[in-house]
Amino acid sequence: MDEFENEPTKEQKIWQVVAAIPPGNVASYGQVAAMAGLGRQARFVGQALGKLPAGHSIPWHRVLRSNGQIAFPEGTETRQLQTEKLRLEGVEVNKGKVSMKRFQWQP
DNA sequence: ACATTGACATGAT
DNA sequence: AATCATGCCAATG
Repeated sequence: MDEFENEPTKEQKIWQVVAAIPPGNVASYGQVAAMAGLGRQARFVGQALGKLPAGHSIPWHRVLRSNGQIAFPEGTETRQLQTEKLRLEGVEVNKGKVSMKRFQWQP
């Protein structure tokens, strides 16, 4: 019954937070986790983003590691795609790394 | 119910 | 700067 009352699941919260990151800015997994009220579940953030359905409008590419590095290994298309998207938004990416000092999102 | 995995973080070496 | 080890917590097998 009330199963249809979708309470905001953790994933939904994560998506919400990620969606709130303005273009040209980035956030770390840990930051997103903390903002979604998940505490230190930085890892779960990645998992949640991995479960994103097709056709989502979530700017997952704005989420990086705490050190500004992209979470994917080199040679993967996902990483390349993320890099490109970030550059298109004006974020400088060098060797899969972003200058956090400049682009980290501060609410 | 237990073991393993994971788009991480942080501190030590 | 790079690598290793430990912590975290949920999902999955």
